[in-house]
Amino acid sequence: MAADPLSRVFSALADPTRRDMVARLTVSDATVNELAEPYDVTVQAVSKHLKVLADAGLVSRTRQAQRRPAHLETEVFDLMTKWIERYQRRAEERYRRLDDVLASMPDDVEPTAPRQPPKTGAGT
Amino acid sequence: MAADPLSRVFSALADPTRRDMVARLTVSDATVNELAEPYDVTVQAVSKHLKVLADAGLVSRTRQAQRRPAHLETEVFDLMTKWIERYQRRAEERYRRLDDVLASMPDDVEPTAPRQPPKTGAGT
DNA sequence: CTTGTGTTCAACCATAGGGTTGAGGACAAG
DNA sequence: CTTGTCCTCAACCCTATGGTTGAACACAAG
Repeated sequence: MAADPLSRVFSALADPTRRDMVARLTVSDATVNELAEPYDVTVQAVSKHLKVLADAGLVSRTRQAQRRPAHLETEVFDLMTKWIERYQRRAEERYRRLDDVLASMPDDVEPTAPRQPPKTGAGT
Repeated sequence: MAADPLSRVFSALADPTRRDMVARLTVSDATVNELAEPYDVTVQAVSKHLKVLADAGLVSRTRQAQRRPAHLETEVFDLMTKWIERYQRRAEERYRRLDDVLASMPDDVEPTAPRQPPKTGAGT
């Protein structure tokens, strides 16, 4: 349903059950029934979860007779990792710089807020 | 609302607007109004988003007169990174091993599925 | 064909989420 | 105190989501 892939992946992993399923799928592929066993929800619910994971690109489904084993895909992990690391790095770098900035900053200068409170009716 | 921290963080980042806010906060702290400017939603909506990010531990709020600048926190990133890397590593390792396993595996042995379809009424 | 197993589809229910509008609280400045 | 700015709270709407049950589809096997 969600448009962008990143949202789908994050959203898929926002559920503890789904995260646990992913964790278990790192051990081995598994069918819906196998996956459903530990949880106290219906098989249909697990099937839905699996669909969410599949839509997010986290798992692929194959066919073995009546069974549809789920297999974990690792590509999408990179998507998240890259996003996270990118901004984590930027944030931490900024954090490091902050000391310098603060050290050379008099009180009447505020670099982060170029928009000081004007008199009134400050348009644009 | 979500119990565990990991769910909260993933859930918080499952929204494109919130991810964009995080991205912008890596550049500099910002107030609600500043954050709201680029989006065509109300300030209240952005305030809610900010609350979600704060509840997830991704941002902290400070007080500057009437303003409540948001500051990005980097700790929580580690939480995600660790989870992701852990299972990504396990998945990729398993992927590498798979070749070996398949090579030494006759058709009638299936290590991943100890529960072959029994006659009928397979209890437990 | 009939039965049985594994899985999904469809309809439905309850709750959470993102959005809105409107009111109100916290401060700064007249 | 009154006004104005920044922000949040509350109520409400609508859709998404996770769960259920019941039916149906896909195969395997009698």
